[in-house]
Amino acid sequence: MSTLASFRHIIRSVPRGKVITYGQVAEAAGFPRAARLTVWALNSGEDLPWHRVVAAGGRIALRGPDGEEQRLRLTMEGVTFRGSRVRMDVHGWTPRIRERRRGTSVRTSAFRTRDS
DNA sequence: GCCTTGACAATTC
DNA sequence: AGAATTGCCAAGG
Repeated sequence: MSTLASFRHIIRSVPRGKVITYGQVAEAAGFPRAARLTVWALNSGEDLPWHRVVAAGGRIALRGPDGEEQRLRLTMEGVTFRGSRVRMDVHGWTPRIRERRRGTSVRTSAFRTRDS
């Protein structure tokens, strides 16, 4: 499955009335800390519930008319806000994290990229 | 290959 | 509360 398809799959998994953050989408797609890839995915195709993707803390990242439309769409789905932010404790959606294959001969530790 | 571009995120001041 | 900084990673020029 392509990277793009993975992202799209995660985004499509968010049900009406729920929202997910850019960072969570990336993590679920197998790219923790690469929230910007979610933006890339959102702009790389149609047929996505784009309005259900919000920034950390339930903030709406889109500015201007687009942001207003997003809020309107969410409101129509029953999403509630606390000030300008979505109430994540109520509407936050947690997708099933994409699992990494554990090959018989390879250990994840062999692929460590950073941290420590 | 190197540089720039994003609807970002976490940290720090 | 807001700005600056750094990390992030696929794509396109």
